[in-house]
Amino acid sequence: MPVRLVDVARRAGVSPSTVSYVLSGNRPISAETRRRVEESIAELGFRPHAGARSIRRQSTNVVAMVLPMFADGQSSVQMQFVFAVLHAARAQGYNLLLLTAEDGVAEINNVVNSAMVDGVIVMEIQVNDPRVPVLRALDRPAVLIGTPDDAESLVHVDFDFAAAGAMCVQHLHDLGHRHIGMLAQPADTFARQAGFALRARDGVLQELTDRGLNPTWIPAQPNPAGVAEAIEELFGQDPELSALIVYNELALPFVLDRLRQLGRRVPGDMSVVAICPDDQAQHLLPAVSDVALPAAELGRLAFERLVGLISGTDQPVSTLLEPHLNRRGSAGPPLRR
Amino acid sequence: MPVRLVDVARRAGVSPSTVSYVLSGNRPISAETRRRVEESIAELGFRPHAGARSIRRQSTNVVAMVLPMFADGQSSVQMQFVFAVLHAARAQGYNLLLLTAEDGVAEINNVVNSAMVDGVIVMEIQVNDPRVPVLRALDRPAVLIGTPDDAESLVHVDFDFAAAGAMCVQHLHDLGHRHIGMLAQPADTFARQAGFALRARDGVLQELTDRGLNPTWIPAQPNPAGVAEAIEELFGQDPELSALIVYNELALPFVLDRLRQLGRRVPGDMSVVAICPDDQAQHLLPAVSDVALPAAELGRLAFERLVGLISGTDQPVSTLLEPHLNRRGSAGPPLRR
DNA sequence: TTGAAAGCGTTACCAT
DNA sequence: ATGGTAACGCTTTCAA
Repeated sequence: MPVRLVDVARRAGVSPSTVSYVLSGNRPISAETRRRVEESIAELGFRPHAGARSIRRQSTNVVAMVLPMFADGQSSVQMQFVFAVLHAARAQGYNLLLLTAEDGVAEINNVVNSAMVDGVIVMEIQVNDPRVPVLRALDRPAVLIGTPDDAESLVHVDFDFAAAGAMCVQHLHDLGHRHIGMLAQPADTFARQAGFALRARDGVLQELTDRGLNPTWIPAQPNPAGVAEAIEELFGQDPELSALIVYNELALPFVLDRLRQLGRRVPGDMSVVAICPDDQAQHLLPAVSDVALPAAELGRLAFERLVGLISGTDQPVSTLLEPHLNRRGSAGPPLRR
Repeated sequence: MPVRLVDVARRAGVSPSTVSYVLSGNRPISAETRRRVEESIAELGFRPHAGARSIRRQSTNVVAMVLPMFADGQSSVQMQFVFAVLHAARAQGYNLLLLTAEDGVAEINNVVNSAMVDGVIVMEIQVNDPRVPVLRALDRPAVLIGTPDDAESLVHVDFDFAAAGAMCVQHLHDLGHRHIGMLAQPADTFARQAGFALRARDGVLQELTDRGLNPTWIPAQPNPAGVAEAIEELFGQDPELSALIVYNELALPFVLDRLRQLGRRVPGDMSVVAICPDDQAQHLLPAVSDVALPAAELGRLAFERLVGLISGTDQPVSTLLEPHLNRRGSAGPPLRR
């Protein structure tokens, strides 16, 4: 019932190999023969059997992407990675297979060793990530979104979260703020040692310290209660707080909301700078100054690197996207007292 | 370099077919032989070549899921469908291939006809969805999350959005509200005729009309400005508005925020009932009464149906999950004036 | 209980 | 410029 290559060949009055060569373009074909074959393909609705093909070529045109451990669709940053990779893949004729991190290391080995995929992209790399040695031992290329401990061991792309954090501090300090706090990722993100959370926080704290300011920070659950609690805690740490760095995109709207409830005007009483995808900062009221997190760009880049590796061309081991500040209305000089 | 079945056979001192039968369990094998083969498999780290396997079996243990047209990771409901299907699939040893709706109908045909997948799940079904006839013509099973025009033509699972809308109206009306408005999905969701958006709205409006109330509604962009505008418009339509039905999970936090800005207390001055995933309503302040949208359950169910079809067992054509009301603090009787 | 061998659909080498 | 055919790695019939 399914149409095979020989059916196409028979109908076009040519040999199977000719059809194959028309398909692959690996051999010159006369215009007339090509026409007949293509017509035959179209009329029969022939699609080459992917499995049969993969057994001869050494590839499948499928790549796997490993989702974060606690992916639940809430974190839009995670999803932007997935969509960016997905679109890049589709644009190049690749298909994307989704794996969950809960399956652990075994499933990565599985899809690779069973020749289901040509390569793997892994995101949300943790400090001392157990997947890294596995990926290194794979006989297929892998690309990380995030930075592994041994930064030379695997091709990876990342955003310079430390520099982003430092840039937020610098911006607020330059505006005149001397009491700056950071509202960071949820505690469980730190608990699982997610690189981005640690690096952003450390970037902020280091820069605060370097500038002789108090390293004030707190993790926050992205809901109104969690944010209210975190803000209260920050004020407890530093009652003179006049500026907030928020690296917690889901919490950001609740932060603005809470500040309003507390009667603190933004930016008059409290300046706010976020590290988050730009579209999530710019539509808030007030529009929030941010160091844009280039999630889509990172995803696209990761796929590009992976395809490069698959095609056998060397790739830069490390690519670190530089932060960029978008000035909006949420940060200004502190009020004189 | 890659380990093949013959390598396993050779090492175990048996024939290739014996190894195959150990793997498939399709033939009785002596305990001793089985032990040797399994040991050999483990030591060599053998994984059957998925492509070679798929060419003999008629299946791949991979299913495709088609993402919505404008999936950008913002809509957590969409993502919950994907994760629910993904987890259900992984739990049953299936892999999930992601397709984007932008690829259109051609790519569905492609993955199916090239025998890459055993079946397809499609979500966000539109009125007169062009994919429906294509899916029907496929020689592999398909399951829809959402209801097609011709409800008998394809196996589908859905939430009863009309009943959910009606239930919201009923709840608020029972509390004594006579001026009820609906803040609905964004305009572009209506523009692309998404079934869920239309059915929920029509369910609300029909029930309002049946109860002799004004059918007041408005679509809303899920950001502060869009929500502010929508709420203003609703008050324009009905200045006595005392209750709001929100079916727009991304806008919901902004609705509460805006009402607070306007000095309207919830539920004192304004009752709010949402149609949304339960976890997105319960952590807000105040916790929002909702008709829970069982996204995870629908995704799980869709996969279950698909696997049923793949294994050749008949499945119910239509499954409509009934709405259920969670009473929380956001809805109460209207204030006497 | 096990083995030999014929396929599955495509590709690519070797011919012509 | 085209055709014949042996692989690719696995499954399954047929035989023993």
